[in-house]
Amino acid sequence: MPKSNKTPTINDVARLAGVSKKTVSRVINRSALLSEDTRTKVEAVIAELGYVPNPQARALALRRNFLLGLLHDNPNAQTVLKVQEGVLDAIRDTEFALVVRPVDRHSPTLIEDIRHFLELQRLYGVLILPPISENDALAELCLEMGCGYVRMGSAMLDDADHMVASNDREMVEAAVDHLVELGHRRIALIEGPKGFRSAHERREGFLAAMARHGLVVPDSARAPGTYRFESGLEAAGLLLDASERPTAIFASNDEMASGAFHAARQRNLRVPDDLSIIGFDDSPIAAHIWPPMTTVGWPVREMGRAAALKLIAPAEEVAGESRFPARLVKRQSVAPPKA
Amino acid sequence: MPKSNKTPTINDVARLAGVSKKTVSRVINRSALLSEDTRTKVEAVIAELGYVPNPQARALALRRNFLLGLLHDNPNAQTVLKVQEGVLDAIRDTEFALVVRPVDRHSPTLIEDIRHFLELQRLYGVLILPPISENDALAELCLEMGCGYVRMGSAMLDDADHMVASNDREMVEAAVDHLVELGHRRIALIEGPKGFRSAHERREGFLAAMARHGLVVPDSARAPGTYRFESGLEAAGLLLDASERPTAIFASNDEMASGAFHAARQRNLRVPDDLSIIGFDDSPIAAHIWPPMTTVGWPVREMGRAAALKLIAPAEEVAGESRFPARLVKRQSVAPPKA
DNA sequence: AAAGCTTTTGACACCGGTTTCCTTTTTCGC
DNA sequence: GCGAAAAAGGAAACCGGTGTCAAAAGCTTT
Repeated sequence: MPKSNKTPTINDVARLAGVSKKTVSRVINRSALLSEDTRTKVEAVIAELGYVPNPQARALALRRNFLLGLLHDNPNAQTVLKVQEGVLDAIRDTEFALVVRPVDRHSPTLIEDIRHFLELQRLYGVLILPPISENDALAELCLEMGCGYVRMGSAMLDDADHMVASNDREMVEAAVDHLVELGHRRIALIEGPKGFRSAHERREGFLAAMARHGLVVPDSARAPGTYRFESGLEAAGLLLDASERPTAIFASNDEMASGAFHAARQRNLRVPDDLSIIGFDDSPIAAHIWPPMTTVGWPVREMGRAAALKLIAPAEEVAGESRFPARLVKRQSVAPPKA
Repeated sequence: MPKSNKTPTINDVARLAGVSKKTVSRVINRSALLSEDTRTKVEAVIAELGYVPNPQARALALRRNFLLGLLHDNPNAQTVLKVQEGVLDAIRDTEFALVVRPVDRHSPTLIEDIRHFLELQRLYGVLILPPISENDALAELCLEMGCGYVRMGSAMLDDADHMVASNDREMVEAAVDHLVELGHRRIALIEGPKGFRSAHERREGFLAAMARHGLVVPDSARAPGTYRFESGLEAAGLLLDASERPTAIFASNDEMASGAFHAARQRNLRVPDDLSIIGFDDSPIAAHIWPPMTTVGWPVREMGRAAALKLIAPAEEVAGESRFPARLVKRQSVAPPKA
């Protein structure tokens, strides 16, 4: 019995099994060039000792570790967490682990901070969440540092090996179609912040659908927002106080949509009788607000899983998928317009 | 110039500076036994080469790595993310990184899964979030495996070195005091799930405060819940349909409180005019619901930071703190009872 | 100037794996 | 039954750091 109370090493296994380190290594790595006899013998010793290879030693010898990183600028807690779960789905039963790294996209030293982080941790690869996934300099940084990367976002900003995207544009079109089918004509838009690709996609989807239906969108039916609750409140206020009040509002995310709910309430407008509202994200707030909100949900978890697979198993079938369909989640904030 | 396009190693630095590896190592680790001359000389070479020590090699040599783990069973996305941010506050400018590991507390193999995880990753230490932080077997597992740990929770379940706790009980008492001061007498409680320490603490705080004010709590003024929205909706329904309707409800978390908002609305009761509601957690939903909810907020981020410091710098002053005060966040879901 | 300290530095083993390369054993064709 | 090829296994170097310990250098002291 080797010195007890210490975690066993490959040497202990080798000694006890009466073979060389290399042979044990072969067993661990399921090398084909091994007799069935030695394999079972070594495996028995491994089981008896409860031996688990030291990941640091492996990382050193292999010159690569088994750490995936998640870079994000908290777009929304639920989303970040779901992505984490998706990544965990992908790396379950592998030796990979997930390292998280929140960043501040407004920091002037963003790139340098991340460079430092990557140098320090030497990650196997990173997943980049929107909105910082839209930063091309970041992708270049990863390339330069030999660190794998996959971006998540609302449009294909990179080649399929490096991108997992939802189809925001189409889904917004579907949401608008839904409103038009119910009879809405004056549909207003609360936009997301300038410079966000997702905001851009959602606006373009909105405008395209409206044009397709031959509906004009006056300036008074478009209001800017920041993706935050307060901006939704304010923007909806503007829209609802306009001379030609809209019968429906599409908000570029749920938080702003919930601001719109409040703006309606302040004006004694009932949702959905007096005003229909559709949000985007299917965040918990959409289900918990009153009335429950119709919104567009995208498969965050599955996308996180696919992104991780692209990094760790590019050959896998799922890893080939880059575009993920969203779907309209119909609840109770939409009704036909009155009269 | 050493072979370019490869990241430089300690050997490259040593060769270029004309010193031994060990001396470079001393410079990196700020050893005191070094002449000023050599130090500056070596530092110059390090800067020139952009040398960064390989964390895997260090981990192997030191027989410990610089990875902190976060074990959680998603009590609430916002909380998990805030803890992550707090941990990041603590490890910023250190070589530590944070590995996340969501688990399923209902899995029959929970302990074995985590044992496997710890064996595989050999973390420096882990932070354990409620509710799984209440599992003593988990703490024992960490001890057994030589892995540092700090639990977060709502009561001191462990000694100060291993615990960071809020004071839920006191805060619920403060919330009840607030309601009583406004004139409420019939105050109902929506409880959290059995077996959750936080649910226990909040209930005890509630009952203690009521008793202190000489108010009885009939069975009809207590309803069980699961911390989920639907359970709050259902529980509040029970409470509001009782013969003696309460004028105020304390819900053991915000999600259930928001369910209570809906239950009130379904019965044409206005919040806060006909019914006051107080929640717990100060989650985003509390601010975004209508009317904005009065709730109890606890300093999640600071607690995450403190927990991480306990692991990585037990000597630090902050690391000594184990109890963190929550505070009552007054918004608009509370008013004096009518007549 | 030699002896005796203290400070600074380096040689070498080691952490626990993998890789390279070579030797030994087995298998198999003829 | 023999030689050759294939299969199995091992020795030693290596990955990039740190720890030990002794040597070298610098500085006093006598």
